[in-house]
Amino acid sequence: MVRLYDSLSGTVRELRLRDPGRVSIYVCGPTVYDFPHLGHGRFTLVWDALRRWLSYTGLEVTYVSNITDIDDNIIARANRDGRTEAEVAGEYEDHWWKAMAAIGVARPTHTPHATEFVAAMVETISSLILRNIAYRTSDGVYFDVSRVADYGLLAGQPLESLRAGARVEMVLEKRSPLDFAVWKNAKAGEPSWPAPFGDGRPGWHTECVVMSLDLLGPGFDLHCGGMDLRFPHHENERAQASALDLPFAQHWAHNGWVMVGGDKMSKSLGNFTSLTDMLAQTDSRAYRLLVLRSHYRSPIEVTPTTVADAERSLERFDAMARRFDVPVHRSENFARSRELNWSEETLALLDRVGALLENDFDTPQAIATLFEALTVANAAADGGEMDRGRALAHAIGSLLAGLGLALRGEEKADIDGETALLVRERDEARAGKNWSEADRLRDELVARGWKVEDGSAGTIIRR
RNA sequence: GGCGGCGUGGCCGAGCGGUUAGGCAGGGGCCUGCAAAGCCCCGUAGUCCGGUUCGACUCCGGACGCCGCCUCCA
Repeated sequence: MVRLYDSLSGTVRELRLRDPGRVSIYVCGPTVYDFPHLGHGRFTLVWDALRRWLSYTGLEVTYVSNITDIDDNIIARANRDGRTEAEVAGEYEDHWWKAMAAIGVARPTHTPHATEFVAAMVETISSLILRNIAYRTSDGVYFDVSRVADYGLLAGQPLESLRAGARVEMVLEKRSPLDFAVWKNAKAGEPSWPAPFGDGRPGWHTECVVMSLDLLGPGFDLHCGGMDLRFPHHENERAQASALDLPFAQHWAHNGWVMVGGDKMSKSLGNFTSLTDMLAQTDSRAYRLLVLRSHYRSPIEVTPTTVADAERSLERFDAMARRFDVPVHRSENFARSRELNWSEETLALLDRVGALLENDFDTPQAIATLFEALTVANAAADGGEMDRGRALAHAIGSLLAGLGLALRGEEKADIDGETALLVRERDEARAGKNWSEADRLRDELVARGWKVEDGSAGTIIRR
């Protein structure tokens, strides 16, 4: 059974499932008003890898991740660009999915848009008002945090201490600086929806609690997001569910930051790199390997250096895939791999990596183990034990695929006639021990962008 | 001010009270016509100061430094 750190209890504990064999996961998605940056890339890769792994082990995963398509930032952007909010949201949502596809993040089971759930949000807010937990002011409806007994649990601080440090601008009509807007009254020119308590639009914290409960039902298993969502966003989601006596997420998981020279990458610091830009110049799989190589709760440095580093180490796995002709695993799973790889050695590898991942998703140890196994596989093959090497390589490829990392095996590169001729000439030169001519032809091929290796059957080229 | 985290070899980055993390880069060797790929060997790191212990990078205390959350933020 998978054990994961739970931010609410502060301990690594078993991820208990509401329905045996099925996992329900909600991950807070993006607000679409700008290009995705590396931080978005990390959280989507981390939770996508977890999702894939759980699925690989045989669980049926329902994975929900929202798109926030109405909020202050979108309105600001629309005003600045002289466009409608829907146009802005639509454009950046397109960029979002393109980037997700590029880094190999699987489409969530459901991708709810906030604007599609406003009616349900209005109902929730009405209930809160009815219970006297939310109250109306001149600019909207606010949630009274003092009405939730354990408010501050996710923040790890009691209400009083949070209140003391509150940096929120005090709005006169708010009862506490920590009270948050569940509804914002309509302003001229802004999109709005009808509601008995006044036309307007929903607050961010209400969106996620409504959509997660609506699609996954009460008491769903796991709620994930970046560390900064822990408070106040997740705390406020919890508070609303709690105020309405609805069982909420049973387990909370938060991923660490992308760091830039020691600082958190963030919009407000302006030190972010667009995910789209980075993908344009690197093998997108390198970012996944970089993410998996460190623990999901640790901060990671993402710089051209660390990405290039990951790219080179990825090349070793790809070389293995070529050498042993590892198939691209698509619908692979753990049980099937155990059946296929029934040597003692490969079973041990599968089980060891499985055990590591079940221990708070210890991907760095898992990856290290796979690198070690890679060396063993190559050494075995070098020593003449080709079958042994191949069995290990296939197990490695399957496990990596289980984490969403597809190896690049033998590619059927398009070799034009001219290049093919150079290869043939080089093989002839080598056969005739005409080394200077063979080297000249190799240089020629390299100049044309090919990587050249001498195999037992002659010159091997690839891009 | 409150709460939390971090400080590891050239770089990235882990687990662990005593036994090799791993990757990248670098050096030496094997293989190769030469390369490439692959294999083998190598640097024996843990901010500082105390303490606990037979033994600490790993536990405790302190100092210094850095970061995050308490405001929109993945």
